[in-house]
Amino acid sequence: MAATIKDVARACGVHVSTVSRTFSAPHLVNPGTRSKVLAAADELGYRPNRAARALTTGRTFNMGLIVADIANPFFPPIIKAAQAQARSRDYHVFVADTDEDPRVEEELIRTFAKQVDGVLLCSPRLSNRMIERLAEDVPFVVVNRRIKGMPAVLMNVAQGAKLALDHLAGLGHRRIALVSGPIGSWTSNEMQGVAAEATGLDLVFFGPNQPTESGGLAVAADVAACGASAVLAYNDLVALGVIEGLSAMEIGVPDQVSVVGFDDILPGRLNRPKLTTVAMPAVAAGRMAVDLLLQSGGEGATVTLDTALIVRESTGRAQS
Amino acid sequence: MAATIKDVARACGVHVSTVSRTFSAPHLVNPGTRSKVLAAADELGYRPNRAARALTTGRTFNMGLIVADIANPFFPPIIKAAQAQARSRDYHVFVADTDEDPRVEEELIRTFAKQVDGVLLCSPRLSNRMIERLAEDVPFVVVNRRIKGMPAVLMNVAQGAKLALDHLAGLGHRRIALVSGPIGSWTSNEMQGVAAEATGLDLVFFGPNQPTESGGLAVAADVAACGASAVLAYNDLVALGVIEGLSAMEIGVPDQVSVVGFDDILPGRLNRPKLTTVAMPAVAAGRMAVDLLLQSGGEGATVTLDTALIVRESTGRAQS
DNA sequence: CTGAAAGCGCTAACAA
DNA sequence: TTGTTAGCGCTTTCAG
Repeated sequence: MAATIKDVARACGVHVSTVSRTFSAPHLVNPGTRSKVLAAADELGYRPNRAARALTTGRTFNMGLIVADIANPFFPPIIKAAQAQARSRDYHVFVADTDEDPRVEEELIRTFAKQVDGVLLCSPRLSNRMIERLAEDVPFVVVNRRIKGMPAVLMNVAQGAKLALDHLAGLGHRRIALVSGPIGSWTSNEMQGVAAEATGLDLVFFGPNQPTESGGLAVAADVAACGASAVLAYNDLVALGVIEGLSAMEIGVPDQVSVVGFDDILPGRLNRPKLTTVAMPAVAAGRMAVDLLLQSGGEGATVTLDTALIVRESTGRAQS
Repeated sequence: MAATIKDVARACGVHVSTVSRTFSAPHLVNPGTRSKVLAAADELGYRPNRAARALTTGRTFNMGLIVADIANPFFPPIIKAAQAQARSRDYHVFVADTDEDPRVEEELIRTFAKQVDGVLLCSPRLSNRMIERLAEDVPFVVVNRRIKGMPAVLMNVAQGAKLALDHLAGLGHRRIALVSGPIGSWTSNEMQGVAAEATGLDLVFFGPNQPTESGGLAVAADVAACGASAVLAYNDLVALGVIEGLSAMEIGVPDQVSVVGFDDILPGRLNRPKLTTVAMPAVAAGRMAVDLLLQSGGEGATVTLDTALIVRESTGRAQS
């Protein structure tokens, strides 16, 4: 059905190795033969079979990208950026979704192992130990997790949290609710670290929570009860949930309570009031992860990307 | 580095073909040897190299899934459903994003061609003719497009539009604005077909529009001016844009104007008022596409899936 | 510059 | 039930 290297060789009366060279080391073949081969290849619609090639070269020119949940709006921008960057390097990226299931994640990594040159692990759910073990089979770059000796791209959540807190403080807020995410989440930990160092502010913690709208909805009452005039949420979905809960109680945002999210996902931009949030450097992260994978001789280079505060409509001056 | 079939064979003193059989046709090998082989394989962390296997069998147990834009919330549910269904059939799905670029789409298909057993094409941007040509290299199932002789899963947009129109009519609306999408879009055409047949309603068309929030925002003024008491939008994003534009003009939804979207994406569910919308059978579509690909002897079975109206808060009785 | 031969990891007849 | 042999599509020495 599809033309192979043999067909091309036969079609223009040369040996297969000449055809092979025409594609993998063109400078080693006579310009005349080269164009003859190219013509025949074009005619037959021949394209080298990358998988077969990989069998001998060991390089597939593919990379895998594994995310916990494609439906989470946080990931697509990372994926797109990674794909674009990979494409510019003549690589392709295959994306797979683990459905938040560590076992699926492991299975997927093992499947990828032989068909890609490396995999980008975004916010993995597997244990560090497991990841280290699997790293023997295929090179990794981890996004949003720090694993000793493994290349990683991190987003500077701590700095973002600080930005948000400063913004709120500048608006006159003193008592601020910190609505965290799932237990053990790296992002949550980072946020709490910053909070611990915040001085002059009266921080009250709520968590762990589901990292979803319902998670936010569920704590809204407690948040309101604690008397905070502002809340910093684990992510935009949670922030949106909090806002929804608050307005169900007739508490206006930002008039009575200010809310800041994290991530800068689409629903936050469409919400009314438009969500003030800490934007994650998703595009840079995707791009960086690809670069790291491609350049890494396996060293554990760690890149930390800064975040940015986007002030929209969900924050305002504290009532005096 | 990674163990091969040879290593396993050597480790337990059998021939490679015995190891091979242990994995691809276990019933053909003596239970004793089998467990010996399995033990050795486990010990060495051996896993068959699917790519190499494919070279001889012609089956990769992988399938490709190509979408125009992963960041469009419409696609992720389809992707997830396809992945889940594929997994249950011992298949893996590799997703790729074309960035709405037909050339990238073609490139991706060609890359996939040799490494997968088939590809799921979701809302392709390539011409029918091109798709037919590429179909010689790899089996396709097309989602949301009808191409003669090619297996397809279609969503019954016409029926959904009818549901929406009936709902609106039942609420007493007579003059309804139809805000369509991009020119030449299959969905838009379907909607217009239904509209043409609607009797007793006064339909006024607006389009073409960008299938985004800003597209909706841009027509909101015209919609308001035409005096319609309800609008049926191309998709949820457009509907959200219309709502935003309307409220900027102090026109309340649903008090003064009712709005219905299409797709049932997350931002619509989070919006206030929560969007009434026609839900697309995304999960069923993803599942179906996989089934079609796996069972198709290449016949052009076409499956049409029904849509469902989800009434939420953006529609209400017409003012009398 | 080009051909011949070996081999990547695996499976598939065919014998034994 | 197991080993032998050949070969999938391609690259890579090594000669010529």
